[in-house]
Amino acid sequence: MTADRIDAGDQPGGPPPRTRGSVMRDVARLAGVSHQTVSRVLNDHPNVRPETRDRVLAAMRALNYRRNSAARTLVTRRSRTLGLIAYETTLFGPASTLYGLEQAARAAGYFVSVASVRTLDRESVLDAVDRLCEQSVEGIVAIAPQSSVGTALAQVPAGLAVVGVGGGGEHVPTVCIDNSTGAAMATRHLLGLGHTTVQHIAGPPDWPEARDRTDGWRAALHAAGAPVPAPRPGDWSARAGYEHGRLLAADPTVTAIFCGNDQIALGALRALHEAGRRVPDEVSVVGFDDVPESSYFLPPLTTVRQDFAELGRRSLELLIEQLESGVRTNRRVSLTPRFVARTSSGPAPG
Amino acid sequence: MTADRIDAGDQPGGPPPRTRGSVMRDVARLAGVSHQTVSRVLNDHPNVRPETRDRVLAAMRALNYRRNSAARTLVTRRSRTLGLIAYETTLFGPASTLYGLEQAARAAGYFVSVASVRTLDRESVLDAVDRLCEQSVEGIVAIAPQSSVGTALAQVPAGLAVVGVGGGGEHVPTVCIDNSTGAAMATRHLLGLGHTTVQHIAGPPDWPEARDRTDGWRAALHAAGAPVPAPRPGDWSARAGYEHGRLLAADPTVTAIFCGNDQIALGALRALHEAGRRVPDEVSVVGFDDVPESSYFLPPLTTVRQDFAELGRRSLELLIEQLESGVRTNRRVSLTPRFVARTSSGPAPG
DNA sequence: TTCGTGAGTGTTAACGTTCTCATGCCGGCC
DNA sequence: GGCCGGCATGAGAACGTTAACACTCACGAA
Repeated sequence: MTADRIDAGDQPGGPPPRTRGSVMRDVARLAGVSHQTVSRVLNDHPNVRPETRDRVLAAMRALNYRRNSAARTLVTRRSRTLGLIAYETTLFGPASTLYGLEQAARAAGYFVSVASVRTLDRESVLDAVDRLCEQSVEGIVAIAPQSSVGTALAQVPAGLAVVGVGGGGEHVPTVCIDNSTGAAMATRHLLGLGHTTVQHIAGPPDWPEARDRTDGWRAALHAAGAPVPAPRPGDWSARAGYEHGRLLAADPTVTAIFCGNDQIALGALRALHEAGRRVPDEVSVVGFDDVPESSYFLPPLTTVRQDFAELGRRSLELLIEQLESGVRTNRRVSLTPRFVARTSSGPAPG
Repeated sequence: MTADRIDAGDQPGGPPPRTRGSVMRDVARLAGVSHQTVSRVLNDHPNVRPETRDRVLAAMRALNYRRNSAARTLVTRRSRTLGLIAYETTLFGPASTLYGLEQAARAAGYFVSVASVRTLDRESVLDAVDRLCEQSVEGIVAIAPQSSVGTALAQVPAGLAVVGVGGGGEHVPTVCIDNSTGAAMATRHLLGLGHTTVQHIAGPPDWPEARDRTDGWRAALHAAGAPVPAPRPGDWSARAGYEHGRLLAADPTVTAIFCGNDQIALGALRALHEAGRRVPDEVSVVGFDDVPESSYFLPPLTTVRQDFAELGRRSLELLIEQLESGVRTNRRVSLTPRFVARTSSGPAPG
């Protein structure tokens, strides 16, 4: 009598036909071994006779067996899942980081579960953390680079690894681009072309990335003894670049503009164009990010390239490091960006 | 004697301190009830005395209890997790869809696990499906709009809901933008402005979305009795738009170009600019997607807007519908896009 | 021979939930 | 007064896996 498991799904019209796949015991029975041996084969334990292993593998194929990760997680207390707190993932940078991270995680044998947040206030971040905890993730990566997030993350349950990408905070290990250096590169490039100073249309001041870029710009001006105009903060959008760009275009002394990102630069380019100020002959513009389109802007944009894929990879590295050592480090990995000269910047006029 | 559970993590230097959170039994003990009652409170069963419920809730708070979803999944056979097969998520469209989907999933009480694929060949799609199955997801959404994917998806294990977003295939329920209609709108707009015909720089022919747009463009030309030039396929990049744009710019009879997406349009704009052909005075250009930057192109781009967030929401809807009915439908939801007129298109010259 | 050893395998007990059933209690009805 | 039915709760068995341990051989050393 082998009718102990009637696979449902045959009685027509029954509400949920939900088929039950085969489990270890089925495989074991078919292969004529114990379920434990099946488990051993599955986990590459050494002490299994090759012949037995083959029989088991054949049975697994025959039954189209897949291991149940819930049971596995339950007993091993390892979910092999990473949580990702994502913010503004429609932007190129975060989207690329997410992609890089997922690729790296897959390579390391981890799954990735995403929790998007609409805003970065403490509450919604903690809520996202909560949702991820409920899934018993082993670690959390936060692509949510705002100062407030750092402190929120600092209090995730102990025993859970955390990494911030981008800005991060003092209390959490972080991987980021060296925004300050990147901004300094851009600024020095412009100063080197003979511009007496460089204007700056900045990103939102509550993003550490924006702040670091502003700092780098200021430091470079300072080091060169150039005057430091007030930075012009906005959001990361082309719209902000356009608005500020209009004001700057109206000022004939302005000859160089460093923008917080490429979208802002796009807006600035349009404003300059509308005002009849030629780029780069009259005004030079430099962006930040090197989005794929930036080499097709009018004119092609000089910018600072971030390697987002690498960012994803490194943050995973940091996470796994914590996972394996069991210690929450406070390490801060910084990636140096690369300056990319195109045609939107040129010698100072006159 | 209550030393039956020594929480590890105190002996200094021990390799993995991995703290064990509290479980139902702990809560039960503290509240002076059975674990079953705790479960009832957790799942909002009606038959619990309010007083008892409060005691349990207090205990949960005191112990900072969170339910273990692995155990829950194991016994209920419901993971409350959706798998997402993502392709090219650094592009604006897919990234936005992903975001919309995650938001919708969260609202419906589902988690989202992502599997990116680098290429869309059958093997890597099936591999992604496999990884998701291993996590026992309840359904799979594929933002992977290429013909080949449809057939690959058709053979995911029965009892698993599947939805394709974008192109999809015959064998899988699909949510997509009505690309054909959108393209026709754009084409009719240009014809209405007096252009005798409309050139088309298309997306990759193996993307159904690209094909549908090309079809819509062709149909509109046909309906108007306009000549139908050969479409010019490329990838989705600004580079492709630029290359084709250069060729088109050299042809003085060309006065209107419909581009497969906004990036292509950006490249085309640059090519026209370099060739000294003014937009829209001499040549009109229309894109597709309405990426946030497109209103800051030079000139601001006339385009067709897709509501990606809605796309995400609807695909979730379709998935849940299958999940609850237990039947794999073959429904095809089509969202009508919106035409957005800006300044890159104008009356035909002469 | 006798025992230890180690490779190959099986048995049993977790893991933390939810589900099914059993129990005690209270009020109302015949 | 005994019986029934609903409420509030508890006891125990799943779920499918891995970990810990026990067992059986075959083989070689004492």
